[in-house]
Formats: sequence, structure tokens, C-alpha cells
Amino acid sequence: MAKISEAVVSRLPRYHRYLGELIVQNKERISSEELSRLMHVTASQIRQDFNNFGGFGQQGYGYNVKSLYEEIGKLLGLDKEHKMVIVGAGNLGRAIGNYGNFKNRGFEIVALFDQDKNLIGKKTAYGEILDIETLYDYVQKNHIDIVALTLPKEPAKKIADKLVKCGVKAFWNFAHTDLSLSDDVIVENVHLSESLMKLSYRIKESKNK
Amino acid sequence: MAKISEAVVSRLPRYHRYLGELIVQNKERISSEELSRLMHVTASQIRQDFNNFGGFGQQGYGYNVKSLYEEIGKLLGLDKEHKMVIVGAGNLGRAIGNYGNFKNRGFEIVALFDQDKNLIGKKTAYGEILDIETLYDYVQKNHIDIVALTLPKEPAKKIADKLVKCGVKAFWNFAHTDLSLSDDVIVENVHLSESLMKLSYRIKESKNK
DNA sequence: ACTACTTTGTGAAATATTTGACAATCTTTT
DNA sequence: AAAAGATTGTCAAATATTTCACAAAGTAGT
Repeated sequence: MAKISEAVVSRLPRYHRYLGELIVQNKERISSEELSRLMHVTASQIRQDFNNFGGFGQQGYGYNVKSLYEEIGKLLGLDKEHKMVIVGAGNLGRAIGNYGNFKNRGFEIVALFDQDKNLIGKKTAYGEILDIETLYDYVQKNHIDIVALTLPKEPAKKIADKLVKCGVKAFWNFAHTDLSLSDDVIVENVHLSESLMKLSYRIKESKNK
Repeated sequence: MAKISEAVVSRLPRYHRYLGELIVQNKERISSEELSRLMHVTASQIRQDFNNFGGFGQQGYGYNVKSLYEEIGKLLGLDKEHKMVIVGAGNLGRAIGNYGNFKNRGFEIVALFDQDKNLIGKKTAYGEILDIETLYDYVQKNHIDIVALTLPKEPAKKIADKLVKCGVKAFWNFAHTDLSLSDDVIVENVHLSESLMKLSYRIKESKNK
């Protein structure tokens, strides 16, 4: 199958979300036209996008909601189980575990680490908060697919470097920095302050009109 | 000044971050070439981007770090004060207040609301958690620029609708849904689960190689 | 089975974004 | 003050992305 373009990939999660909601509403089929009204994108883009990964639609009928949902889920790797640990047990670290029903999408949070002696040992929904000193041992003994970094930039960089040496291949990075790691390591950044700045830009723009 | 394209705007916060770090390092000037190595983008793109908002560089010299930083800050509206309230005092709501030194960038969190009677009245860094019933009154009496929504999708939708009627023009939305509001209302979404799905996609892709 | 209707898949056009190349212009050295 | 070197601003080419338009292929009603 041809490589799916970056632009399309970034839209897949949103399609997946809408299709999931349609399943809950017991909708069996949907046309690109109807979905386009729902999602506020062009019908042409939807058809073009879906056609990237095989013709799942049918002329005169539209798309089958359930099979399309599953197909996109597979593309996104949601049919696989991902074991994740969270490093940094502050509010953000504890928040992302609760957010968005991860377990049902194949993401299992197996442990939570921190360096703060006051936090270590505290109970959470994912068991006790563990000492960060034991992290490196832990990832080597347990197969960990994703490490979420929810701590300040300096420790995040240091810890990421060490974790790469322990074989970690994917990071979900909330620290306010770019981790410069080798090419075979995947880093997905969530830079909240950049998001807020974009909002600020748009507020300013709207006032210029 | 011509409209700055979407692609450029989305890069501005990152430039701003790197330039801020260069200031801390007492770097006075920088060339597009040097910055390109640092940020892992092409020098051509940097020059093209910076040229969008006026020639701040100088041939044979490069760019003045401080003035470029300030210029981008102004473009992003960071020279203006933004008053923000957070609705939803769970871990995520409390986390974003602590994250990223917002106050120094012109974002002031003035209050935190929740509907949970057990949380109302609790002390936080931003004062007591207030009853969400008083939110609508609050935004009408105080000038609020941004409302951050850190609660589940159903209440988020309802509350956003009501807040729009109270005159709120900008939302920072962490709820797992798209708020469909009128065109003059700005919504910046942070969909964490979509970010995680993209990471999952990339993990899957890397295994196919 | 035929007709009218719907809706996809897709090639081509339009638009947007990124990259390459280099003249113009400033800085630095001598 | 002239020459050598550095680096921007910008035009043009290359890519990538989105939109348009419609034949092809299905569905649904009669």
C-alpha cells in the first residue's frame, strides 16, 4: 500500500472519533456528503482521504460506519496493545491517565514514576507511585511501548536520554522542549504553551478585523 | 501587512521558544543557517518565514535575537495581558495552571471552577475552587479573554454554549469533542487522545520497515 | 428489467507550502 | 577604502495538499 501522507494521517484520529460516535448512534452507513456536513470538511477531501487506504465505500451507498471505523483503527495501530509508563506524577501525569478512556483503545498505563520522595509510595489508580531510580530497571525487565514524560524540561531530557539507552523507542513528550534523540526513536510532542500561543494569535487576529 | 499563512503561524511559537532560549544564553545574533541546524528545519524556510512579517534580518549579519523574539511575541499577542479561567478542577485543570510559566507570557489564571461539591472551596494556587453555578455571573462581571475547558465532553458542550451567550469569545478546549460554536468564537483544541493515536500510528509504521 | 437517483473513485486543476539558487547588501578584514 | 566573506531577501521551481468535476457503478423504486 502506498504511503499515507502526513496530512491524511493527522486527520485519521478525528475521523475515528466521529465514526465511533456514529456507531453509538447506531448509524450503519454514511455518505461523504453527510459526514462532511458533520465534520465541517469537504466531501471531496473525505473521499480522497478514505481512498488512500482502499476503496471502502460503495457507489450509491456510501461507507459502512463500523468497518470504516475498524479499518482506521487498525491503521492507527489501535488493535494492538500498548504498554505505557508515565514519568512525572504531578497533576499532568495523573491527568493524562484519566483522560479519554485509554484502556479501551489499547493503551494500558502500567506504572507511574516520580523523583519526589514525598510522592513515592502514594496510591493512585495505577498503583503506587514508584521511585524514578527504579525506572531504568523497570523498562528493561518489562516490555514498555511508550513512555509519557510529564516533567520539567531539564529532567525530561536527561531521563529520555537514559531511557533510549534502555531500549525505549517511543515518547509522548509533554515537557516544554524538543528531545533530540536518534532517528529511530519516535517522539510525539504535546506543547501546551504553543497551543495557547496559537490561540492568542487568533484572538489578536480577530480583533484586527 | 499581508496575511500570514496558517503553516507559518503554527511555527511561530516554536521559533519563539528557541529564541527565548538563545536570549538566556546571551546570544545576540543568529543566522538562518545556524538556527536551522538547531531547530532541524531548512534555512530557506526560516528566511521565508521571517520575511513574512518584515525584514528583520540583515545581510552579512543575520538576525538580532532579542528583537526577533519580541517581534514574534507581539505577533502572537504575548505583549497583551490575557485573563483566563479554568472550568474543571480535576488533575488536568490544575495541571495546566502550573505548566509553562504562563503568567510571564501574559496569561493570568484568575479563577478555577468545578461542579463537584467536594472540590468547591478547596484552596489552590489560584484561590478557592468556585462553584460552577457562579461562572456565568463571573464572566459577565469580569472581563475574561479565555476559558479553558478541562472537563468531560457533555458538560463541556453545554457550558461552552452558555458561556458564548455570556460573551466569551475564546476557548481552550481539552474536552474530547469539537465544540460547534458560531464563527466569531475561537476554539483552540487540545485533543490528547488524537496525539496519542498519531504516536501509535508512527510506532506501527516504524515496525513495518 | 428498466429508469431515476445516489454516491463513490479518480484524473485534472487549483492552491498552498517548501526548497533551491543567487543577486543584492551588509560586515569584517586588511 | 577596497576586497573578501557572510548572509539575507526573493524569485522561481519543486512538492504537497485540496478542491473540482464527472464517468462509473452501485441502489431503490416501479
